[in-house]
Amino acid sequence: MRVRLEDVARATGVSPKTVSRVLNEESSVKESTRQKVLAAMESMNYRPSPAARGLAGSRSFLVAMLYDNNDNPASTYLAEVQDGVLDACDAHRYSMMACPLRMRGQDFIRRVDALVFDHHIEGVIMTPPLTDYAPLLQRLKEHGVPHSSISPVHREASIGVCMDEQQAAKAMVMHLVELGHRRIAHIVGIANHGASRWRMAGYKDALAAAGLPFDPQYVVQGEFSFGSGVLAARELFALPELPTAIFAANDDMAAGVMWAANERGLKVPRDLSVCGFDDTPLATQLWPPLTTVRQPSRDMGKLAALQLMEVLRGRGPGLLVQVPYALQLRESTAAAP
Amino acid sequence: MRVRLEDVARATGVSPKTVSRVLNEESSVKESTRQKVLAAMESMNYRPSPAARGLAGSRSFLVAMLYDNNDNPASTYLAEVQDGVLDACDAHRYSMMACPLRMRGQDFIRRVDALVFDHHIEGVIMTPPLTDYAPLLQRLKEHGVPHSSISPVHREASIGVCMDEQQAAKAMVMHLVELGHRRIAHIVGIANHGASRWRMAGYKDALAAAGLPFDPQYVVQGEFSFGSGVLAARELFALPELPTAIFAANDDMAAGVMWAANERGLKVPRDLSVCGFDDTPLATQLWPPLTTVRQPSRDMGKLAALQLMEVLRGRGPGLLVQVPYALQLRESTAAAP
DNA sequence: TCGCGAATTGACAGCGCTGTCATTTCTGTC
DNA sequence: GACAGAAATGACAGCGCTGTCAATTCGCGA
Repeated sequence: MRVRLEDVARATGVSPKTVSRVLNEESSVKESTRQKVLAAMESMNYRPSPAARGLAGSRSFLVAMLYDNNDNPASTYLAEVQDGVLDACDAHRYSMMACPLRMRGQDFIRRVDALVFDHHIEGVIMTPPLTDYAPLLQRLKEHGVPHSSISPVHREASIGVCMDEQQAAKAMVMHLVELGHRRIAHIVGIANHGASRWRMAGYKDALAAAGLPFDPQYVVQGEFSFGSGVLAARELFALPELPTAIFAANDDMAAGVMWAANERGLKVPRDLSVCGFDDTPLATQLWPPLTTVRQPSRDMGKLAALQLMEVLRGRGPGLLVQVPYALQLRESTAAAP
Repeated sequence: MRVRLEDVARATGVSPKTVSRVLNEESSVKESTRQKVLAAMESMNYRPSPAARGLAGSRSFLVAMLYDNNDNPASTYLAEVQDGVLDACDAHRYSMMACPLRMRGQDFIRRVDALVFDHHIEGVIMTPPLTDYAPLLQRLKEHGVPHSSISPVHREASIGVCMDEQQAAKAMVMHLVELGHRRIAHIVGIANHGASRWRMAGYKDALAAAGLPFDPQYVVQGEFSFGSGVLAARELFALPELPTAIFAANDDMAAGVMWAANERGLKVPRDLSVCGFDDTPLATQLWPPLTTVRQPSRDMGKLAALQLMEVLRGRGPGLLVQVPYALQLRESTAAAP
């Protein structure tokens, strides 16, 4: 009923072990044999059983995507990353298990152990803030599970993918400077997220490059949510000298700023320029559409997964690859009033 | 190194087969034996190997979540559903594989076959519009794979979960009627989606219940996207008598309506009331926040998965359960001008 | 042509569990 | 107290593949 490795072996006239070798891309198979076996596999429509492979060998052809379920970045971000990861898996005949983790408590230990012991996960792909959650990294290390990170804070010795967020943030703010803005405010994201730090650093870089002073009262703490953007903006609007532009550390907060501006009777972009970061779908659903930085989440997911598989296939140590950013200039920014 | 079923058997003084029986909740085990075995499993921290179970028996403890990758409903919807599904899986020690499918072409056949043959998937959970994609259903049937649907169009003989969208839409429009609106327009979703039909039917029901005439010029075709909402609204605004309220079939289109209103100089809700459907995060990120119908996507995912597992565990035929809707009355609707 | 290390290939056991069917241990009955 | 039939349990093979290690074949210089 099912075509087994043994059937392919018989059809080709070689031993099962040799077919297994071809299947696993081992190098010690004569090219002519390899071709014969490959042809037979193809014509017989052979599909190896992951269960048997997992049981007999050590490989499971399973990777897990770990993400934080609790204090979630925008779910559309995760969805895009996941899509990219699945893409890469598909290309290398891996399967992916999605695994939301709650960072508080010991839950994540149980979950990770389950993945490792029960499913013999070969590697994991992580999104922030898990990428820098020490207890998790520790556990993965103990289990010897390779992992690939998306936008990790600690870049040395990580494999995965990142974007030069600092440079991107700088470019975004430089854009405001070029539009003639002098009083540029920044709304910071959740404190211990790498993204918050980089974007803030880029903001400072731009000010410095433009010869503008860094004024702490123009920097307000937010927490990546729409609501925190509203609050932060209100705070800025209470200053004696209002900023003419606000760079929010992500799109959700920028949307909050636009809300608050509306509430306050400020017209965007006439009275106030607003820009964000991430280019989520929200950015083009706002009125006016939001100037922001495009982050290619899907590609990042795919690349992170590909790097992981390079490691799993023993093709190298794995790299931390960098993807380019792109400014999306839309109608929420304009010349300073 | 690893605790095996055999180890538990030895520790308990029974045969491996008996431990296996306990593991699989078979009924023919004496209660006292069962307790002993269970205790040993617990204390030895035994974890069955899915690979071995899959290879030896027919079960894989794997379900797949199928969703349409091409003509995607809002990704946040999918993310919420997926979270709910994972919740349910966790509770029953199942694992879930996420599987985006492209409906056009034969790609989906290949993917489904891969799931069935390679991974011995036990069942699938589907989201619209896959729930009613005949070739897919056909294929699943051929393979004898049980499936659970979320908001399927054809409700007879389906198992899964649904919401009374027609009733919800009617309630939403009745709300507009109660606010004094007489010229109420509707923007329809993608033609062959069940959601579009139900919401349209509810709109008609409400008009009828309120004794208002059904005027085809107030019904415009959209396609669930922000952009189509903008276009549809512009069309409505070109009518000699403008509607005083617009009920869009989803939040994205409602956001588009609000954009178009802004563009046209109409103030929401003073000049125009707008409401949507779904209660996506976008709804509270708009200005003013959007009146809409809350659809408990996460719960729906969870319930659909639970129903599937009832079937897989042989505990019944599975039901199509109905979840309640809830109107979210926010500031985008107000008394008619 | 012979010999030898390298390149290929194969035999065989067993991964950890469950299906099948046989065996043992209980029930209750007369 | 013996016996039929039901309830529990066990023996054993094998799911489809890979690891280990042994056997074979090949290429090439002497």
